[in-house]
Parts: sequence; C-alpha cells; structure tokens
Amino acid sequence: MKCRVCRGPLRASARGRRPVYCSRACQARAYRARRNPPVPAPAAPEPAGRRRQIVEAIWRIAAERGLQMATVREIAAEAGVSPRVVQYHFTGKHHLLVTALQMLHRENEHRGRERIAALRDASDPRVLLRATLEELLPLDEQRRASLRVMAAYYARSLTDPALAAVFLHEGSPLEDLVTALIEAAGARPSIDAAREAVLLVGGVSGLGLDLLHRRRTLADVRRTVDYHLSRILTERP
Amino acid sequence: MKCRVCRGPLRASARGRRPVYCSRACQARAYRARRNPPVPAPAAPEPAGRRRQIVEAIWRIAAERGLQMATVREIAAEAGVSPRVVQYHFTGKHHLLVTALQMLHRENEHRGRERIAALRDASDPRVLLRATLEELLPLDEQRRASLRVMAAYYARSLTDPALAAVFLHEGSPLEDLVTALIEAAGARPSIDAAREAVLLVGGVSGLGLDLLHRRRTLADVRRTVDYHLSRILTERP
DNA sequence: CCCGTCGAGATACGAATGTATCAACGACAC
DNA sequence: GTGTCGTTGATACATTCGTATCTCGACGGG
Repeated sequence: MKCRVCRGPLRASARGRRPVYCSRACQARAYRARRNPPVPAPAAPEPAGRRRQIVEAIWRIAAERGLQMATVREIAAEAGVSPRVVQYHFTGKHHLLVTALQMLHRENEHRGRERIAALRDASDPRVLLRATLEELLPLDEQRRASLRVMAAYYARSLTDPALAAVFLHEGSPLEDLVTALIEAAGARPSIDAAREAVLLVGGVSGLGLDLLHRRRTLADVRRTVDYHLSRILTERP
Repeated sequence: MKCRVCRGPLRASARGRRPVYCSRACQARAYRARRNPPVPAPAAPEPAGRRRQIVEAIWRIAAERGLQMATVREIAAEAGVSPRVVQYHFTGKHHLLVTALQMLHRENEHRGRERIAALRDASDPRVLLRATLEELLPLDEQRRASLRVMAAYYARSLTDPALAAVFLHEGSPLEDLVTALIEAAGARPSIDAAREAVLLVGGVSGLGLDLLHRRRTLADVRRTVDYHLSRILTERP
C-alpha cells in the first residue's frame, strides 16, 4: 500500500476510510492531474433536495413497513444514498424523525388546501364542507399512505415529547373551519355548530382509521357523513 | 472444575450453562442431601400465571415507554423473571406480542362489562348509553394505560397481519349495543340510530385519543357527548 | 503550492436485539 | 439409583442498530 502519487508510505489508520495518498499535497496533485481535461459536469446532484429526498424515504418505509423498520440504513437504501449522507444532513436519528413528521404535517395541509381550492363549485359551502371532511379520509393512495404514517407517528408521540409537540403545536384550525362552514352552509336552528364540528372531525378521523383496516367500506362512511350533514343543515339554502 | 460430589472430571461444553455434576447420580445425591431439612415451601411460583405475569409486563412497558421498547430482555426484567422464561412460555417474540394483544382485548371487554353492570341505575337506558360511550375514554389510570397500549398496537397492526386479525376478528358489537341503547332510551323521530351510533362511537374514540395528548379536557368531551345525546334523544321519557 | 470547507464514501465500534444451546433444578415414578 | 417431565439459569451467537472516525473529491482563496 503506497501513495498513488509519490509512492511513499502511508499512515496506517485502524478506523474509517483507508488512505490512498501520503499527504494533502499529493491528494491535490492527483486532483489537478485528473481534471486536466476540464471534466464537463461531474454530477450536480441537487444538494438542496437531499433532505427532502431522505424524508420521503422515511414516509414510504413507515407507510409500507412501519416506523420500527425506519432504520438509518433502510432509509438510506430507500433514498438511494449512503447511510453517511443521512447522518450528515440530520444531527441524529431523532432529529430526522421529528423533521419528517413536521414536513408531513405541512405537506398534508398544503395538499388539502389545494384540493379543496380546486373544486369547481368552491362557492357552495355544502360542497366545501363535505370536501373538507372527506379530506380526512384515505381517498387515494397518497392520502392512504399519509394516514398510515400519521397513525404510526401518533403512537410514537405518546412516548416521545418532541413528536407530541408537533401534534400539539397546531391549535384546532380544522374544527374552526368546519364550524364556520356549518354556519355558512345553513345550520338548522338549535344546532351548536362548534360541538357538531368537534364530533364530525373526530368521528370522520376515526372512520378513516377503520378504512385503513378495511373494517368499513368507503361508501358506508360517505353515507354516514351525508346522513349527519343532512341532520345538521337545513333542507335547501 | 471438578464434580461437586465425587470431585471427578466433568464434560466440557462450549455453550450454555456450565456443568457442575459429572453424572445424573451425583446430581440426585446432591439434591437429596440438600433437602434433608424438608424445605418447607420452596416457592410454588404459580406455574399457570406465568404467561399472565409476562403479558402484564408488556402492557406496562408499551403504555409507559412504547411498543418499540418492549424487547425480550426489558419484558423479562419488568416481569421479574429471566429472559429464558419469556422464551420458554412463548414460541417467539411475535407470538408473545399477539398473545398480549388478544389478552388485552378480552380484558378490556370484561372490565367494561363489569363497570357498566355495576351501575346503580342500570335500568335507565340513558345512563347506560352514557356509560357505554364513556367506556371508550381514558377515565382512570387503568383505561388510560390500556388506550395507550391499544394505540401502539393499532399502529403496528397496519403492517402486521397477525395483529390486524385481532382487531378485525371482533365484529362491531359495540356499535350494535349503542344502536340498541339509543332506541331503548327513546330516539327522536327521523333519527337513524345505527348511523348515529357509528359516528358516536367513532367520534368518542377519536376524542379519547385527543385526551391522551391532553389536547382536550375531559369536561369538554363530556359536554360534547351530552350535547349530542340530547340532540338524539327525546326530552324526557 | 498549501490550506480550509463542504458533501460524501468506507469502514469500524460498542451496544442491543432475537434466538439457540446445554445443563441444572424440583418433583415424581419405578 | 435411574428416568423423565416441565421449568429455569447461564451462557453464546449472529445480526442489526445508531453513531463515530477517517479519508476522498471538488472547489475557492491565498
């Protein structure tokens, strides 16, 4: 084992990568010789999106195999990077887990808002109300995966204060929105919109979890929601 | 290293417990000498309750520190036995996890039934209905721990068919019971008791999860339940 | 030419995990 | 004294975990 440039001896090192050059000078010489033909474009692998790429790998693993399978090595393999890269971009595994949950929260909120805004009849509060509630259900593969990941994180948050903080730091804007929509859509008299919203949001979330287990059918959940909306709202505006 | 009795040589063994006697005869001799004073009561460690003891240890660990901390060694330490005992009484860790979930299911059902049956006014369907719904809430330390364990198991069941089967194998007797209670307590006309029961059970379960995080107060949940019961039921029977 | 910085590769460490192996133990029967 | 049965103690093993350590590659400034 000699230096690639000066053929001199190398220092021995028990740990880490094995040395190839005897000195920093020899390393630089080899580098400059290598790039004499200017090397058009080595890779440029978008250094900004690295964290995102890793976080998405966690989401996939957690959704398909559970959070307990989200080890550093598995995450790195799923993201197509080396474990060292994961270690580099995040302080440690815990920081990585927390970041992934925060990003998923924002992602869900963003996607939900976009889907609701894209509705044609965005002016009709009844349609908006239904769409908002259905946003809690696993209606497509993306939302299904997201709900599975959230369920896994919820369980962990019961014994991890840092994760619990993510769940707690948002107030209850969803229930406030549903409350406002109920009132805008025309609630029957003697209806307490806020209390109805609490049970609707809680109930639909719970039914969504049953859908993950296929303990209910989507059609049945929709009928239940429709029934309750019709009980809350006036016949026609 | 000689035999304890005859001081003869022992067989060597690379793995497992180190031999102390050179033969079965020496072992028996040592045993009988040892129990010359008749040994009033060695231990009698209730061989039947061993599994139960270990399963309860899992529950405690899962409730306080999460299912990911429920390792064989931790469980054994919590149960006050050696890891070997855990290994002996269950085929493997997975079997242990599944058994613990099944036992918790039965335990919860049993306790719930007992609590409801112990109500003084067990004849009034309104009281029964409220009590049945509140059975889903973490009203004391025991139910709080149980709910935490269940939440952890639910997350795992999403990626473990054997655990999912435990959640699925029970039908929906709870909703049927609530449906019957709604009708018995006097539902207003134009009420679909079954659909109300679905949302009530789902909603109260969801609110129970929020209580675990202290995102809501118990008083608030109770007010919400009361509000909905008064909307569903007639004024007075 | 040397030096420093940032991202990444390669390897290694120490601890923890699920499980396997083998003998010892208490108790009984022959 | 020996066999056997259900149970337990005391290791040992292979693997995997999170993380630490050390270097290389590429680049920019003196």
